Amino acid sequence: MKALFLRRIQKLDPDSRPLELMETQITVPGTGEVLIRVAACGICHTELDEIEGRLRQNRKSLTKRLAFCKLPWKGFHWKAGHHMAVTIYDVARHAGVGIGTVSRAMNNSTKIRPETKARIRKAVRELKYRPHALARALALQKTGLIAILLPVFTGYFYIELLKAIQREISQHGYDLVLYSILQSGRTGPCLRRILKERRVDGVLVLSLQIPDAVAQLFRRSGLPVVLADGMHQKLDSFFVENEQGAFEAASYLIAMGHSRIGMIDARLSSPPAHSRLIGFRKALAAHHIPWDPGSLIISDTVSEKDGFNREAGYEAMKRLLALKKNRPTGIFISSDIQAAGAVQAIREAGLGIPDDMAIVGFDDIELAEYLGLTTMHQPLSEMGETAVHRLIQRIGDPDLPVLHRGFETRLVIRQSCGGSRQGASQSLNGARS
Amino acid sequence: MKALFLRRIQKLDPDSRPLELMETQITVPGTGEVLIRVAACGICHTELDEIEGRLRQNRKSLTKRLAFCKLPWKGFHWKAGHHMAVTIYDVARHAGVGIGTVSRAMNNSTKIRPETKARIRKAVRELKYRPHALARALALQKTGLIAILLPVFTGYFYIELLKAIQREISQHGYDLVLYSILQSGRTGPCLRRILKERRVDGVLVLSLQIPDAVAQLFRRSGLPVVLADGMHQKLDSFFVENEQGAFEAASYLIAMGHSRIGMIDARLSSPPAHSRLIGFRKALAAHHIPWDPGSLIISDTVSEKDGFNREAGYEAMKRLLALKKNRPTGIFISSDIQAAGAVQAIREAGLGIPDDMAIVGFDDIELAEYLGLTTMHQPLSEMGETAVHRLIQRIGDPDLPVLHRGFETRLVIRQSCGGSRQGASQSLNGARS
DNA sequence: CTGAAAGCGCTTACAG
DNA sequence: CTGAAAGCGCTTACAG
Repeated sequence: MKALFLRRIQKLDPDSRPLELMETQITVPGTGEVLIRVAACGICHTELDEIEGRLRQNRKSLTKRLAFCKLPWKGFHWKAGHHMAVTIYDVARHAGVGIGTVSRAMNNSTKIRPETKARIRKAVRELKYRPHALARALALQKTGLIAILLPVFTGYFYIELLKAIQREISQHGYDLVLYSILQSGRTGPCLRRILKERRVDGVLVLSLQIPDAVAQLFRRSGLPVVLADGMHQKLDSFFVENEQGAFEAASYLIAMGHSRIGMIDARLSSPPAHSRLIGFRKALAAHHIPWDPGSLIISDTVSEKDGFNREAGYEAMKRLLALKKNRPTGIFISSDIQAAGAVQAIREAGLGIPDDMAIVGFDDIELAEYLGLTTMHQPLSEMGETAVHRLIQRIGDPDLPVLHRGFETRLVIRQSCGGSRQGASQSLNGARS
Repeated sequence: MKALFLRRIQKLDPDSRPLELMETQITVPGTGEVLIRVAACGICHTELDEIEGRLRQNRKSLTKRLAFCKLPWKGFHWKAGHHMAVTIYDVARHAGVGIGTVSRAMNNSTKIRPETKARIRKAVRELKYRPHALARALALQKTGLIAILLPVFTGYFYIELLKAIQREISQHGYDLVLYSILQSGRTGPCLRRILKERRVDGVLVLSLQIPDAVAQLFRRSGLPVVLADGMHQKLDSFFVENEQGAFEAASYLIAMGHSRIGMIDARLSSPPAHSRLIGFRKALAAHHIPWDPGSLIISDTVSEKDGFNREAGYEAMKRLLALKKNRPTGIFISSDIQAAGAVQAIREAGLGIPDDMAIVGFDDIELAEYLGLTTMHQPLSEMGETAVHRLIQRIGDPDLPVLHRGFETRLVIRQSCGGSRQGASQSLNGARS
C-alpha cells in the first residue's frame, strides 16, 4: 500500500513561488508500507491535480528511490484526508487579496469596500469555502456550542423539555452538546471538565443538583450556567412549583371525598420528591386530615436509582395494598411513571380504579393520557424556552443578576379519581372487564 | 462602570521580565464606560493578585487620568472572563520547563524523563490545569466530538437508540453533538455544513436519507458517516429488517385465523414504511390471501409529517372502520405510536380488541406494553451499539470497506390479537367494561 | 479600505 | 530527553 501525503507549508520560504515542491521523501514504517511525503508551498485545494501531475512527471526519481527500498511502484494514493479542505488562504489567493480582507468579508465588517467584498464572496462561492469552526472559535473565544447536562434519559420527561430547548437554541445559532449523567455524583466532575475544556459558551443543567463549590467556580469563571427543573441560590434557575402542584393534587383527592390519603414518593434527596412531600403534607394539614406516616412509601428501595421509575411505583403500591388497617383509598404518586407501575399493582390485586383506589400522578407525560391518569401537568416547553432565553442573555452579559422563576403546574383531570368530566367510560379497569 | 482588562502579550518582547506591565491605557466608549487596558508580559493565572496589587499602587496615576476624563474612580473591576484560564504556558513556567515538554507530559509521550514528567504533573495538579479542548483539537485535527443527526424527537423510538449510542460513545471518550432535523429536506444541507465546519470526527445519522451527492462528498472528504436505522449503498448502514418483520407480523395475524387483513402504513417515501408494506404483501401472497387495496390506508393525510404519529393512526383506523363491506378483522399497523391512535379509534367505535379487531404493531416502544399491544420488537440498543462501534473503527481507518448489516425483529405477543400466552385478562377493552 | 503580523492554546517534527 | 519554532485556521488591532 502506498500513500502520497501532501502537506501544506505556509511560511517555509516567503519567496518561493506558489505550487513549488519543497521536498519529497520516503519513509518505510513497519509492514512494507510506503509513505511519500511531499511538502509544497501554498498548495491550494483546487490545484491538487496539478501537483499530482508534477509528481507523476517526477516519477522516475521516485521509482528509483523505491527500488532502493526494494519496493515496487504502484502508483499514487492520496492519504486519508483525501481532499484537503479549502482554507481562508485559498480564498485569499483566489480573490487576490490578503486573508484579513477575506475574514472581514466573511464577517460583514463595515470596513471593506463593496466591490472587494463582492469579489471575495464570489471566490468563496467558487471554492465552496466555509470557515473551520474550531479555528474560528479559538480566535473568537466563542464556540457556538451549548452543553446540556441531564440524568440518563429516564425517558418521557425529557423529550418535551429537550425538544423545546433544541428548537430555541438552534434558533439562536447554537448547537447542543449532550452530556448525560449516569450517577448524580458525576454532575460536579462533569461540570468541572466542561468548564476547563472550554468547548462550550454556556451550560444548561436539567434536573441535577450542582455542588456549591462548582457553582462558585462557574460564577468566577464567567461561563454561564442555567438550571432548568432545578434550583441553586447563586445560579439562574427555572423550576416547577412542585409544592404547589402536590398541594393541589392532594387537595383534589380530598375534594373527591377521600379522607385516608397516602403518598408514593421518590427518594427525598431528590428536590422535587422532597417538595412534593411538603406540598402533600400541607394540603392534609390545611384540611385537618391527620398525617399517617404508614401510608407514605418512599419507593427507592428497589434499586440504586432515585425511585422515579415504574418498578419502584409497582413495589410501593404493593406495599400500600398490603396494609391491613387504615389502607388509604386515595394515593398521590410523585410521578406518572411510578403511577404506571402502581396501576399495574392495583390491577394485579384485582382492584379497580378509581372505585377501590383513586390515584393522582405528577408530570403529565404522554403515557398519562393512555392510562387515563389524573395528574399535574408541568409546563415543560415553556420552562425550557425560558431557560434557553436566559442562557443566551447571560452569554451576552455574564454579569446579569441571578434570576429565579417558578412555573405553576396545572391539574389535568382524567379518570383515575373518578372525577372525569367526560364520564368514566374510558377508565382503565381492564382487569375487571 | 469600570473595567480592568488584563491581556496577555506573549511574545511582545522576549527580554521583558515576567509580570512586567507593558502598558496601561484608557478608552472611553459610549455610555461613560471606562475601560482600562493593561497589557502585561507573561501574566500567569496564579499571579493575577500580584498584578492587581501593582495596579493599586499605581492608582494615583490612574486616578489622574480618570479625572482628566471627568470620571470618578470606583475601584477595580475584572472584565467578563473574570478568572483567566490556566494555559500550558503557566504550567511550563511553574514547572520551569518549555511548553513542548508540558505537552509531552500531558500526552504520555515516551520521550520524556520520568522525573520531569512527575514535576510537570505536580504543577498541573497545583494549577488545576486542563488543556483547552479547541486548541488541542485544532492542533491535533481531532475534535473528540461526534455529530448525531435525527428527525425531530418523535419520541419513544429514539430514546432507546440514543441511550445506547450515548453510552457507547462516551465509553470511547467522545461527546455527542445533537442535530435534530425538522424537515427531511434539511438533511443534506445540515450534513454539508457539518462536513465543512469540521467540528466533529464522525457523523451518526439516524433514520434519515442521505442524498447521493452528499454521500459522495463525505467519502471524498474522509469524514466518517454511519447510518443507523437507515441505508445507503456507499455508506456503512445498520438497519432493521423491516420486510422480515412485516412479513412475520402479517403471518401471525393469518395464523390467528384472520383472512381479511388490512394495513395502516405511513408515507411510502419513508423507507421503513415502504419495506413494511412489501413484507406485508409478501406474507399475504405466501398464504394465498388476495390483496385488497381498499384495506391499506396510508396515514399521512393528517399533516405534513410522515404519518408515524398517533393522530395519523387514529384517522386511518377511523377510515378502516368506516369500510362498509370486506372490513378487515385484523390490521397490521406500521408503528406502535400509530397503533395507539388506532386503539383509541376502535374504542370510540365501541368495538373490542381483539374480538372485533385484532392489531399488530411495530417498534415495541414502552407504550406497547401498557397497551397490551402485540408488536414487532426492534433490537435498537444492539443496532445503536454496533453503529457506534463501526464509526469508531472508521475514524481509526477511513479506508475500511463499506459495511451493511440488518437486524432481525422479533414478535412480542401480548393481548391485541388474542393470542396472549398469559390469557386475555389484561386486554385493553376499557371501553366495554 | 487593506495587508502584514500577532494572537487564540495547543502539538510535534527538528535540532540539539 | 528537551526547547525553540512552525503549524493548526481563523480574527483583529495596528499601521499604512
